[in-house]
Amino acid sequence: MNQEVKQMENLREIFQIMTRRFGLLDKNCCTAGGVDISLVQSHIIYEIDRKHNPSIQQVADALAMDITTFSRQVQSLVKLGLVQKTPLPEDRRIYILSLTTQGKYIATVIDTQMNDYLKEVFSHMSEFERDMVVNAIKLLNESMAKSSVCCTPLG
Amino acid sequence: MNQEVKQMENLREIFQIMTRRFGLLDKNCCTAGGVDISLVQSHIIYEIDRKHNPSIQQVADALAMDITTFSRQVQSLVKLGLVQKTPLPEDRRIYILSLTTQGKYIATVIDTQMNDYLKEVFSHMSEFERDMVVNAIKLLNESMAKSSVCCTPLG
DNA sequence: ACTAAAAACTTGTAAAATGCAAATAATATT
DNA sequence: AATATTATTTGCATTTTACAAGTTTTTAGT
Repeated sequence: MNQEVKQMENLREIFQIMTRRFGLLDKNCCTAGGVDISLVQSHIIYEIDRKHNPSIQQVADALAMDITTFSRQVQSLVKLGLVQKTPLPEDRRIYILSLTTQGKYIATVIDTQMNDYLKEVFSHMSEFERDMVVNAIKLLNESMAKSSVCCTPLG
Repeated sequence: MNQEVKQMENLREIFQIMTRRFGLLDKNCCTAGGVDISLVQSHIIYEIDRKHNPSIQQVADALAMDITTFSRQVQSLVKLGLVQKTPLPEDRRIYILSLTTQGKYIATVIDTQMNDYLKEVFSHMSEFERDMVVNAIKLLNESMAKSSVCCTPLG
């Protein structure tokens, strides 16, 4: 049994451990500027920030969330003053989502914090290893984008 | 601005995309042998399978779940006939968790399915790239284990 | 133009998941 | 023997979730 086969056997294991650890990282992420939001809400804010004037439907698709659950989450974020809903003049069925000033602030704080966490994790590697890992993750993302079993909604 | 700096800026982005995509993969995972379990329950089963006679506390810690929530999830899995709780003779406060025959069967089915998904994702890469990605993930796991900001409970 | 179908979003409702506080039971410490 | 600690459970209130059914607006069919 060669090394490559051995690695393939453990595929799920290493990915399970990795994703769970990132889940833990993520959990720490969600108190910023006196506001306490949930993990899901932080993902929503991240996605609204990343996309250009997305509709409710578009963000729900990107996060693979049930549209009704998402609708209510957006309502909560609007109540918290972090997100705005603007009706689209050309098609009045559609609402465009955007971050308020406070929402942008929170997004920035969380983003900085997550990057700091990641930098700390990467600080245990050499320059060479760091580059390899970053390239590997990018490669993985590209492969998942090509994959039929998952992930199509994400850009 | 050199390439390395540019990559560091996008650190959170590439990890966010990656973990979300694996989340999607994971979501597909949970119907096996006529039984329908939740994502959380599949993680619990995975962890019980992986550890050697773990206690309730140990698995809850490994998954970073609230112990009371976990206690109830275990009760559900026992009711579903997938998990067994055995009192430990040496210390009768402690219950040891194990999978029933059906639980093991489900664990195997999900494991196979996840590995198939992963193989499909990896099929879009060259042999060389595959090895690089696997090594990178292993490296990342080691770095996260060393990190102070997350992940300590996991082996 | 008129009607039917579809698309985007919301609300009703019921079930499941969550987590804090408090309880129970067993073991460890003093 | 009394007290503290550990492992687990239960009470309870809140949050999250998702199916079904609703409203409103746009698109398609004839």
